[in-house]
Amino acid sequence: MAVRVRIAPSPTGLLHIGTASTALFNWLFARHEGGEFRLRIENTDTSREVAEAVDQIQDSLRWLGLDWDGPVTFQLDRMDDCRRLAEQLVAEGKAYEDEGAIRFRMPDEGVTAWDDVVRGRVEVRNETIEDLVIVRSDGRPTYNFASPLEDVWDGITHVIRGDDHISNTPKQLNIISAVAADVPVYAHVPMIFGMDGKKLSKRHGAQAVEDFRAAGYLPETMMNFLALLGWAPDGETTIMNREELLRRFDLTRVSPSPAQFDYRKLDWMNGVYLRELPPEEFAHRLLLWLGENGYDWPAELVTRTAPLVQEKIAKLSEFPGFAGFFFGDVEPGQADLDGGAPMLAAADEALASLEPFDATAIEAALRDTADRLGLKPRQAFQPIRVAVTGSRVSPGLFESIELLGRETTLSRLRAAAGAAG
RNA sequence: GCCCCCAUCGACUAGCGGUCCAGGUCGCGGCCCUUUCAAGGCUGAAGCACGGGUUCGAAUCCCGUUGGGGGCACCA
Repeated sequence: MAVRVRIAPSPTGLLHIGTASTALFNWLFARHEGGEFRLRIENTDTSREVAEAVDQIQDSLRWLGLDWDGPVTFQLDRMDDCRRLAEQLVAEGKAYEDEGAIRFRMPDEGVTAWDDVVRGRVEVRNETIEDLVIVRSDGRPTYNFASPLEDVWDGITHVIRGDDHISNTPKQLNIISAVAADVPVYAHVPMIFGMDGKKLSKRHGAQAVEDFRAAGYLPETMMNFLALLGWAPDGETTIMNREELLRRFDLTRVSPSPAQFDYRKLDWMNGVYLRELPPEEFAHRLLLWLGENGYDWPAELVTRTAPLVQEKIAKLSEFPGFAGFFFGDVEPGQADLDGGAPMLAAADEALASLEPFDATAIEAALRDTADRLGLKPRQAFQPIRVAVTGSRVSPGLFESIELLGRETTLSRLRAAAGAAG
């Protein structure tokens, strides 16, 4: 039988990174096995539904590169089918009415067990499982009733979900056997915690996929990083692109223990992917990010400055802070200019009629100037950097000056020389 | 309280009875390179939670303890 899996987020907000993680495992498994990956929206709780959520969830999934098969389905559309089945269960004595609601009769003896792909055999004594409301008094089916039924109706072969669903599993297993259907294989993948070992929440900063996108992480970084949270192909490999991930993914190697989300390692990995990009592609991603985040900077200039920062930033969001001086005026800090007046004046003179005005010539001229003033490169270039870029940290000085052009450079040099006194 | 899950360096993990005085990656320390910041090179510190078993032999298997997490809704 062909593999068919699904993720079933509820439309209560943006796609959470934990949901993205289980979506990834589902997707990797499905694609690796040549099966189907489906998207189902569990919207039976209309009171908590957020209107834009359904679109946002799909946007995030697409951004991550997780494509799904078939149309998006909605749990609410199957309410009637659920209700009919519930009534049938009542007629068969497997469920009963209770204050207007319908409750499922769980077995009182024995155990309910399954062989979990990542955890092995899990057994729960039936006496510890309470009779479950399957249809509310207002007629809407509950999650623990609708979800397993939909898995059956959709022909889901493997239910891959977060381990917070482990305690739901015996309930759902009993419901499935009550309707005499085959049970799918279950795989409960580990949850993701914040760096303090607690469930990932607002307190930890970014938690929705969109947050990471806005923070300037690449989708390929997110995919690689998330895949490694709870799974590893071996003990050596860290950087794996989409194709390699797909080729090597193995559900049975997913770890049962929860993983902490380490933002520092994420930053490192994003830097790796950023540096790996061909220069034109890097510039393209930069432009996309700038556009999505309200920057209206000239594409041509962005493209020309991009190579100067590609090796220096870990997130696209660092670009404005790092290369902003190419796009607007600077305000050098007085203290950072202190004592730099002689070099500033000498640089002004050296660059005023320099030809050609390119990085190589600029470097030669400035080094020569520094020599004549008896300054070490470090002492000589820092005031110039501050004057020209407005910051003590910048892309390569000489390349920056070339791109900035003679006119802007000289005027910034002069303004700073005046300020330095 | 009851039920369930988890347990290797600070973090992510490799390890599935001997090849491990435990390997890789991030982070951290040191050195080198260097116009700043990065990047890069070399290098160092750092771990099998504890206690019992089983076995000739245990990080690996079993039991218990401790610690962490999740669930116990007419939420999903």
